[in-house]
Amino acid sequence: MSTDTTRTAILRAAERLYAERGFGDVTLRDIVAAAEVNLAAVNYHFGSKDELITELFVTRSIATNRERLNELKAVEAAGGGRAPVDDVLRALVGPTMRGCLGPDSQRSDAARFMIRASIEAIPAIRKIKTREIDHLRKFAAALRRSLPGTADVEIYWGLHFALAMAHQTVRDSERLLRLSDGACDLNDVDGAIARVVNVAALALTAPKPSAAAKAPARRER
Amino acid sequence: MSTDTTRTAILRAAERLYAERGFGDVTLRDIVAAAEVNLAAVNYHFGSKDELITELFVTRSIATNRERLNELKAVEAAGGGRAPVDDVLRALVGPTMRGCLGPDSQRSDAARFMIRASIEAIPAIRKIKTREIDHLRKFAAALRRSLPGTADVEIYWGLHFALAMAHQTVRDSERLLRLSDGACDLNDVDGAIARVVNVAALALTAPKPSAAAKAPARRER
DNA sequence: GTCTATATTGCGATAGAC
DNA sequence: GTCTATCGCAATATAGAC
Repeated sequence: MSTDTTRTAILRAAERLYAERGFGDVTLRDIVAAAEVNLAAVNYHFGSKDELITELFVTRSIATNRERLNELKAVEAAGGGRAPVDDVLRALVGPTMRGCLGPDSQRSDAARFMIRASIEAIPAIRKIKTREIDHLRKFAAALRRSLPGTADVEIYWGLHFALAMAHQTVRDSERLLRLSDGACDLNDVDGAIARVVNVAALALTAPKPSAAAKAPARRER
Repeated sequence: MSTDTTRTAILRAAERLYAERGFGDVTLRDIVAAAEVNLAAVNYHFGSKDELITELFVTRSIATNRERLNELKAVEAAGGGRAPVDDVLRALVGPTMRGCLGPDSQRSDAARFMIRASIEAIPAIRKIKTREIDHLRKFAAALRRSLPGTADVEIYWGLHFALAMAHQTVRDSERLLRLSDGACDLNDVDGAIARVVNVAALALTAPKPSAAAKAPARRER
């Protein structure tokens, strides 16, 4: 365990730098400088830059998914196997949003790293994304229990929109902040989560407009 | 005009490749190979890789904003200066979504390029983003006319969520497609736009939960 | 396990002939 | 304007001493 200090220092430094600046802009030299270890140590411990990124991603992905499922399990147990829609959605978007917007810096690095990973297309990561689909199916199933009678398509769109709003909120909070001149308070993490959950729940429960209204005559340009 | 063929070929090839693979993974050598021009031509016509990207971004940014504003102007004129919320939102998200999901490949390259540009942090682009804020203020103003009495903060969050959903839908349509086993039809562009517009409109018009409901007691982990 | 030193590759950019 | 050839640099990765 004592010789893991170098390895751990590399992982922590890499996660922080990748979260801040993305994969393309961070070199192994940047990482070893931040971790105060030798350049060769990275290849010794991880084999290559891509394998380092993959290890980070897999570790964090498992942790995030577990956190989400724990919350889901808790709210479903509290409701006798059927949780309110809001609680299911909060279990989905809460961990990431609290991680990115909250004060804990190491959680923040981890969450922001995951956002980067979901955006920048590292080949190894694309493969792992299949697991994310399976993970989301568990939330689809929970929503089916919460909303019996709702079409599956609506549930998928609801999950999609919930993740879209959560993701964008943590990824580009600056635009919202500047647009609103600071009036939209992103330090209020629970408030932001509640907004995302509320809108996603509306998407899932509000009556749908008729099909005719979905494709209005397109205006000329 | 005839000597612009090289320049134009570079721009088109660069836009397509950047749209497909992102800025970091596409080299000037990739671009000149696709455009079937000489390597030195890029630096002759544009000065540097960053200036090439900037030129593409500025051009497309202006075009997208003009398209959005034209649609906004049309729907506001049709309503005597006050357009329905749905129409304002459709003017905002329609151009990008039609561009990315629609069949026209050149429009698709352009729209997907813009998505890339909004994600990957090229310094020159970050500067231009200030203009995007000003652009969004026009839509905030239109929504204020559509929804008198709605708090500004709600309008900003509504715009934020509308863009988030539109953006994610075109950026990661694959996840939704796989999650739904193809049941969520993204070839129905107008249907997808209607869904985004509908949910964003709900976010803007539905009554808000009380403040107490926004910060429920956090469950232990 | 950790270091120094280096091999190797590929990048953006440029000089200079045509 | 377009080409060939090449510079200078920074990247990942590795070999081999300790």
